[in-house]
Amino acid sequence: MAMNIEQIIAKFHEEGFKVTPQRLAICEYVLSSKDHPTTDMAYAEVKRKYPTLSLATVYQTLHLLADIGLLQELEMDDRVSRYDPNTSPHINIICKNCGMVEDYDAKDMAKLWSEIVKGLGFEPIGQRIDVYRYCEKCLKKVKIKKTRGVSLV
Amino acid sequence: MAMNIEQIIAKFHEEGFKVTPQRLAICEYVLSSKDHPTTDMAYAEVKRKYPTLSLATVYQTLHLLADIGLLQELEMDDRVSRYDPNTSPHINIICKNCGMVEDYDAKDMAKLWSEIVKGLGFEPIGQRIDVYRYCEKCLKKVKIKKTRGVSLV
DNA sequence: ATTTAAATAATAATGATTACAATTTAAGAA
DNA sequence: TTCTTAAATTGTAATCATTATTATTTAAAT
Ligand SMILES: [Mn+2]
Ligand SMILES: [Mn+2]
Ligand SMILES: [Zn+2]
Ligand SMILES: [Zn+2]
Repeated sequence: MAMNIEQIIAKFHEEGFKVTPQRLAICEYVLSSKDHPTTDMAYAEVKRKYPTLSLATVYQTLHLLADIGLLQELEMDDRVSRYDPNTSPHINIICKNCGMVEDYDAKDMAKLWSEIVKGLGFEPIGQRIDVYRYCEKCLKKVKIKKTRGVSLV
Repeated sequence: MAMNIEQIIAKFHEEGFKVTPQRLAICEYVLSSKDHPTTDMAYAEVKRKYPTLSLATVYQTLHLLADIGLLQELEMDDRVSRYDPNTSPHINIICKNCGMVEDYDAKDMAKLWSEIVKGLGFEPIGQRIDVYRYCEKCLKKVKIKKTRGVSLV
């Protein structure tokens, strides 16, 4: 995880939000996750430690974390959002069949991205860079019904 | 619009789909649009010419066009999808406050993108490149409540 | 220890999207 | 042209992730 628990607590304090066990548990899970979890995934996992946890709290907390810049929300094909603790410019490799997401950090991504952004005429407040494909597992299953393919040039 | 009506008809034929007046009217509107319309926008506009048009048909047709690669669906913050007839690698400049989307075609975008994609180890079936900001209109209104900002490096 | 504004939990409401079934129609065959 | 039929359209109901609401609990300041 990019931030340790003390840093997260400090961040909450400086943003003026209360530090609660629910928030810390959700942070601990989602900020260290590599699989771009959904709200339900976070709920299921954190509920094991906090059985009284409410789904509403998970929604609220993930939105809060997005608001303060610790998470990026990724709206997906199946309309179930996923949350990405990596908020820097990087590629999300996404399977168009099963929705699996993995990060890809090109070695000179920052440089190439700044090159692209250079001509915009303003300073972006964020970005989303997706590359779509069918993952190995889905390619084996063969039955890709809907392509949703888009031009590559 | 990238495609004229004859090309659209030919595309439907070669894909094995029927050519209907509803489909053609929806295509005519959405494939020439510059503002990344929603389903409702397409419905409202096309219904003026085809008063019997059903919203279900608009949903079905936009999905069909995405399936055959003539549109890209963009799932947005407000969970209302927008449709982009530009399926080539290009930047969508999106206002995080009002949701306005505009295209930005960097002059050497294709080159820079191929540079980025080079190291992936597979051939993508599509991509989505968003840059977020607050548009001029929203910046004037000042009251930006939720930032949802993400790291820029 | 008190106070209180904020957070949580439980649940209801929302609304874009999807599913469904009856009707219509595009398009190929006769 | 007329017939046939699978596909498309329509109108509406169902779905379900998300958001709103409200009573209760609690973090943290006094
Ligand atoms: Mn990512
Ligand atoms: Mn676009
Ligand atoms: Zn997959
Ligand atoms: Zn705006």
